[in-house]
Amino acid sequence: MIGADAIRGHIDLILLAILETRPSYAYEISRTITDRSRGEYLIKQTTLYTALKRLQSQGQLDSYEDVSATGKPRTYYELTADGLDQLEAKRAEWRSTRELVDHFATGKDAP
Amino acid sequence: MIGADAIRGHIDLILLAILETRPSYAYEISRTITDRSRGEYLIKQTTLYTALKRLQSQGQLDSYEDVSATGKPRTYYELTADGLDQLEAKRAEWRSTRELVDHFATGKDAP
DNA sequence: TGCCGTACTACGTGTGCCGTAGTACGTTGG
DNA sequence: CCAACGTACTACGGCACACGTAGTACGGCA
Repeated sequence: MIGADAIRGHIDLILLAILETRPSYAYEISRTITDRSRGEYLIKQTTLYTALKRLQSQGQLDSYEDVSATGKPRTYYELTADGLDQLEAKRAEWRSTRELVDHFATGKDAP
Repeated sequence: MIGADAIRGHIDLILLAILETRPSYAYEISRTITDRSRGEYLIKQTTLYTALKRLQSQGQLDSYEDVSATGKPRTYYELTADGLDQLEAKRAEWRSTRELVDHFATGKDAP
């Protein structure tokens, strides 16, 4: 099970990456995360909705309403151009972070 | 440059891993992190001292004073048995986190 | 009709990393 | 001799973010 502190700071990256392939809505995103992490990370609704709104307020996501299958209106989110830029930036930062933590975690010696 | 949010939750792992090889003190640890991250992550003094005290209060670290080279007393920290256990647990959690974020960040498909 | 799944909102909390600031002491150089 | 610098540490406050808990609302289905 992956804890909140471990994932903190990487949620934006995960959301942006999921939305890179196609627009989606909160509930589906939540399912996607649960499924693809094989149940190892269960994002909370509050966390998810808060993050989506934050990303939208920062101009990284756009949203639109769409009444679909269930007959209930859903808020779909999609990447903006800026969001795509941020996604690439976050991917790069993630690679640095991963390298750094791996470096220490595995006890390798200096470069 | 690695931001605070990206590293958050992984600092304990880094500190414990550094102290696994041998006891050390705050200033040296700070130098170690700066050096080994090639300047990509500069841990703040407050962050470091706070983290060390937290880990000590949780019984993962012991400390002892030692007057050395500079003539000033230093607080050395060393791993406890519990700290070693926690280190292993955090390594495992890190591997899970890394796998999860990599999975989404690289846009691979479901297992 | 009452429960389940979907879809979303509101409000408060705690942790942890950071910003800023200050103390204190020993060595070194001009 | 004293001023600057590096070392070693403390204090206090701020804030973002993930979370806990709770509640609303509506459609389908048995």
